[in-house]
Amino acid sequence: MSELNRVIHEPARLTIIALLSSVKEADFLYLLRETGLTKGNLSTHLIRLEEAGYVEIEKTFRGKIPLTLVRLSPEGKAAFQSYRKSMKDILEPSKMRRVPVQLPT
Amino acid sequence: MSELNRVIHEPARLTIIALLSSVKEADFLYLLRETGLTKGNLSTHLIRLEEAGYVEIEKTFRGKIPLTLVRLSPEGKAAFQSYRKSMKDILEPSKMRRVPVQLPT
DNA sequence: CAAGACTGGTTTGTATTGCAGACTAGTATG
DNA sequence: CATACTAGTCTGCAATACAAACCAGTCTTG
Repeated sequence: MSELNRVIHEPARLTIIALLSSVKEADFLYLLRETGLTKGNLSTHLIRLEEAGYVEIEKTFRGKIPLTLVRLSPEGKAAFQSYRKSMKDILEPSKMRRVPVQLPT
Repeated sequence: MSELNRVIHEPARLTIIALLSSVKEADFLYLLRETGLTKGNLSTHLIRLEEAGYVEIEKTFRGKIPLTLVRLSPEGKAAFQSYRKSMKDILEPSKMRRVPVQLPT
């Protein structure tokens, strides 16, 4: 029925993607604080997004401490744009379409 | 974290509510065809929406055949407005907020 | 009048998944 | 040495969504 991308639609991931879309890249802790998710959850959602090809995850080090960087991939950007369009279409107060009820004959 | 109303956020129900918001009332079969849901599913979602106080369900008869009419309640309209606002805020391409990464000292 | 289709459901069973919290592991700090 | 931080993985629970089966009454038609 609706063409809403479920991977993106989930509020946690939607929040992550929206955050990433406004920033070149973000680290794990930044996302953790901004989203309010638990670590486990954030980690899982990032993996789902990575599996979907929507984010790129780069595991680096700050000195010897791990630093995980996340950024939206081109596909992720495209999917987000597409999602936004679908959502806009749905939320758009559409003009009275037609009369839904067939009254008794 | 996100203030998205889960009752409304679910795509099936979002579709139903969006349909209802553009029409004074709709019957069961109209919603069935427009949403593409199965009967059981539509029925269940309508019950959830009714329990949430977002729709009013009126069971009448067309002659001797049952006719179920559904319309958005005032609370439903308000909740939908509020949902739309939240969603707009999230989808709004926000300006570069801040630099998320703290670089090594 | 019997068979099938239509209206409008309810019930059941399955499969997914979101989520919190526990646990891991290496590094750093007091 | 004990604690805390980064970044996870794993486990287990609870909530859904969904399809499909079933139900009950009505109407249609051969």
